[in-house]
Amino acid sequence: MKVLIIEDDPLHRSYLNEAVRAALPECDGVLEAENGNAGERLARDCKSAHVVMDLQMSERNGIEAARTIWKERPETRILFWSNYSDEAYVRGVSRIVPMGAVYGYVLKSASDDRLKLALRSIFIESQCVIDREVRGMQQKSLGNINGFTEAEYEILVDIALGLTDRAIAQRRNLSVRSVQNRLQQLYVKLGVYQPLGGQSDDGRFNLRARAVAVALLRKLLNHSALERAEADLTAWLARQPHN
Amino acid sequence: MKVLIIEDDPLHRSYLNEAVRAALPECDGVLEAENGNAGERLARDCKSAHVVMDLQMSERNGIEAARTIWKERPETRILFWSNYSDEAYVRGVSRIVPMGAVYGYVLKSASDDRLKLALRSIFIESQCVIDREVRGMQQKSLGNINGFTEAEYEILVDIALGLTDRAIAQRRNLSVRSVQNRLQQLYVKLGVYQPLGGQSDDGRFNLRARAVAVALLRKLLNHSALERAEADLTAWLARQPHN
DNA sequence: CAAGGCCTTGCGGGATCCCGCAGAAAAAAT
DNA sequence: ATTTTTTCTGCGGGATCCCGCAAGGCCTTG
Repeated sequence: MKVLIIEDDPLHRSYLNEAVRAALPECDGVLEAENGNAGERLARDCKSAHVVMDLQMSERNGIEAARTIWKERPETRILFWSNYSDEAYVRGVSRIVPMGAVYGYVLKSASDDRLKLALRSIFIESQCVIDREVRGMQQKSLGNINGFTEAEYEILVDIALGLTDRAIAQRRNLSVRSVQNRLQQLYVKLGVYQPLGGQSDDGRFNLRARAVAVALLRKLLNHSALERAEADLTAWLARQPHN
Repeated sequence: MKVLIIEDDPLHRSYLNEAVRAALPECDGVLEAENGNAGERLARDCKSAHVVMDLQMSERNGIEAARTIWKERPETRILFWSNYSDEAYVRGVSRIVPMGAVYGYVLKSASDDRLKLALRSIFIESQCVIDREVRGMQQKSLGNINGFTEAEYEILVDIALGLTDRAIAQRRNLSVRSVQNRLQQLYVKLGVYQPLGGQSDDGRFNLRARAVAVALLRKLLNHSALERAEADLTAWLARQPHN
């Protein structure tokens, strides 16, 4: 059994390395990569490795890397070890985890023991381990209460990218009006909507722009999510007959 | 001489501690704080300490903390030790550094020696040390070439917060039309403007929203800058007679 | 002093956004 | 199978945004 560590911070990398050796004495090899690209390559070469990785790396972010790794070998076990439990990250991860895959998500703020326990649980016991804080985020994100539909999230991303209603409609195969409906929904859920009567600070906010702002502040969106979305967008634009 | 370390990651904190002790043997005390608030408090107590701190901490971000520290004691020497050289950070820092203050900005990716050298330069030699990468960003940011005026940056923040033209005009004491002029300027500089004739992807983008998107992607804006701006905004709103 | 820049402001109009209203279509519940 | 609920869609209008045009103010340069 080999373990592949993908993490761009050298301090954290060596810490992880130590933790892995301590927690998994039966492991016979620890590989290290300092960004997503190198990680993917190593994962391809060493076809049986388990992976523990950071999200948020400069070159190629963790979610991207995890996606391609899982695409090539869905049974790979991955432990995500991240600083944050941003909803954007949590959502990004749960979106790409394959059916029945074993994975984990623990925060860097977790104790030494928790990390080691997670390593054993995932790689030996084949059991998923998700930090309670992350789990909470997941529930909030997927549950109906205060949670965002896939449709809502999608349109949020679209306006964050600066697309116009028409463009969104085109991209998502909807009528313009439907797009606007979803937008209204989104505004309500983000608490941005002005319920007509109560004109406290009237006309101060541009709803569309404000929605993006609060989404960012709430970490419903973050830089890497935006980057990913932007990449998708340009791909779609290229595929589009630009009249 | 004492040194105060403000850094939320325990690994990095202890690494810093070691580096400080090694680089500054004449220092007779190292204090640690794990977020901006605690850091400010300690800085207040220990009135002669030098500071080395991270930007981007969860509780209270580094720039905020640095600002209040410098406000209370402008001659404090601060070394910023950060993962990133986002334009937003660089700009945020250079905006708050007091006249003639000694400070530094080195990236976490820098070598051991560079860090120690920076520590000595700043705290012993009273000499500013700014990583070349950061320096480059600074030049780009402040120089006219591809750089943003204070006015432009200000309005960028305002639309990122979701304010309407009218609200911005009100806040900045301008006519609505002037706001729109500045916006146009901004659009040009961000490469978002559609020069009328060339209608390649016409009407696909909402300029206002798109401007925010590219600013985020370029890291001209980031989460902590937004948070700061949002705080300022709510303060202003509270002070406003909301008709 | 005049000439040329740069910033500000008003006007006006076309494009876009925001959204209530109400019917059609689809999905879910009974 | 029928009712109920949700979602999609068009219409219409008011508010906002985007921006060309042009007039006035301030500041530099010759």
